[in-house]
Amino acid sequence: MPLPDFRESAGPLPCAGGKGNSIPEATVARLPIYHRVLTAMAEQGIITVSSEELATACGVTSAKLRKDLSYLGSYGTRGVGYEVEFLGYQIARELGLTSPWGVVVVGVGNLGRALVSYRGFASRGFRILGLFDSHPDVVGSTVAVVDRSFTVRPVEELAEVVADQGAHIGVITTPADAAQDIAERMVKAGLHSIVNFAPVVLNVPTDVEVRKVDLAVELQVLAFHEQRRKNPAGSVVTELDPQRSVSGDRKAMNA
Amino acid sequence: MPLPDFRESAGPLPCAGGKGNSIPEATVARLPIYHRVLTAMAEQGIITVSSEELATACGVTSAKLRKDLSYLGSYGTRGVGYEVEFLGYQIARELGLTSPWGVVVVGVGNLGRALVSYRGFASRGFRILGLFDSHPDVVGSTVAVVDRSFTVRPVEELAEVVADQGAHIGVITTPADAAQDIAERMVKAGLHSIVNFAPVVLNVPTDVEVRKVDLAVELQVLAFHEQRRKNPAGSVVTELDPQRSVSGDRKAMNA
DNA sequence: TAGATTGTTAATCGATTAACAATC
DNA sequence: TAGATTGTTAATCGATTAACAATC
Repeated sequence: MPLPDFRESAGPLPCAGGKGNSIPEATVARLPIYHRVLTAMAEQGIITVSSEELATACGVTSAKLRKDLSYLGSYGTRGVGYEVEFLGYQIARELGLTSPWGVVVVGVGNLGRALVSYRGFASRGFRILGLFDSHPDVVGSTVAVVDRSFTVRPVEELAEVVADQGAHIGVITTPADAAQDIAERMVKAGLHSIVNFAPVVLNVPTDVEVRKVDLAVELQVLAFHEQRRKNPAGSVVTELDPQRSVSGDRKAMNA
Repeated sequence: MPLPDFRESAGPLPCAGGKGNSIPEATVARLPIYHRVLTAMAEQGIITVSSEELATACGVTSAKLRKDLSYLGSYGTRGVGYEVEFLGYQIARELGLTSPWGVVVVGVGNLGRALVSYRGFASRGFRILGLFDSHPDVVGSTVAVVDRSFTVRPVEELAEVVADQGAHIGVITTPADAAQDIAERMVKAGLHSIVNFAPVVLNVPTDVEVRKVDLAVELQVLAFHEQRRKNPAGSVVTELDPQRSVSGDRKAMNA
């Protein structure tokens, strides 16, 4: 039974280098939210903010926020709060958003287009270096973004662009069945960081980090909660009816 | 300083009803992966799978997988493994994917279109009941999906569709500045579950659950890791150079 | 100084892991 | 029976929380 040996590089690398300077992954995952909200506040002209206010705006508790920020350093002022712009900059620096990262996007369907036209990318230090697709209908067409426009190139040119322009991050927005091939091309081209939007688990070498985004997970988690809201007991038919046999369940399965 | 009091309903509700039958959130978040991989295996004609094989295919450890599955019940056979189809069905049932959930999608840009045309939705028990937009250019246009096609309706008709067709879940794929208004309309229309793809934190009543999907977070987390890969010490200029003053940092900020 | 708010502590909670007894 | 693999245990690890001393 030759199972396809696909296996996602399990991931998150021991977050930082050494001892006490490592930032917990849970914190890293929240920093982008803080950063976005701080940016929005700065644009509104807000100068200072307390941990309580910022936490509320980010949908977390102030204790959690202060703990998170404490890993970055002491950027607040007791009795006063945080300077919005300054704190935003520190978070950006910590996340590595102050120097630009070259990004290549493979797969120019609706999702690829949605990503490319997302203003938040450019403003956060991500620079799209190329758009690729394997479908002849799409290759050669033009995708207009805010300030630029891209001509879609054939996937064959991926390695060339990565090498010549020094891309760092690959984004996969292809259908599921194309994703593994694209991942391999990205690895061969020398990329070590991949964001995978395709609904498959990718098999890559361990020195490559894949982050997976599943557009449907949250919907499914919500379905679970909706179901629990209606039937708080859970899947507990089993518990209430010990008579119900496994074979009974199999019938339901085929119904 | 009247900060907009936006605050995301902090969320995850004490996962299940009562005592021992609650499934950890971390487990719930992984069930969709297991489900998808099992579905793929079933399509390949695979009949049984061991926790080791399935775990590898899902990119988790077998210990974690078995622990996760143990919350659902005892669906494996010692010495043998799990029946692919049967286990897939049990997970689907647990997630609430066996009976259909009505979904309304507001915001018909590239992202909205990408979501609607995602085959995985229908096959997982999600039924799209309506597509909405507020932009007159888009309203009235037609979006073709695999087996159906939708006419985009004005947001004003949202409540009507939710009421008439019994929608359960709202999906927001609008630009950031429209999202809060849409969320309020959804709440008023009677929805309790919202998936928010817009890059803002929504303010909703506590009995409404918002799940946020941020297309840019993983990219930012990767940037952080890429940076650490290059400079394993971290943002440690601070630690190495106690001389560096905060004001120096402020200069860098404005550079 | 008095009031406010940070940064840190220590206790709690939940999630992960390895190992193995149960059992097919 | 012997070999294989589950389901569960207990130990470890990491994340959250509340409370408060430090300090603006």
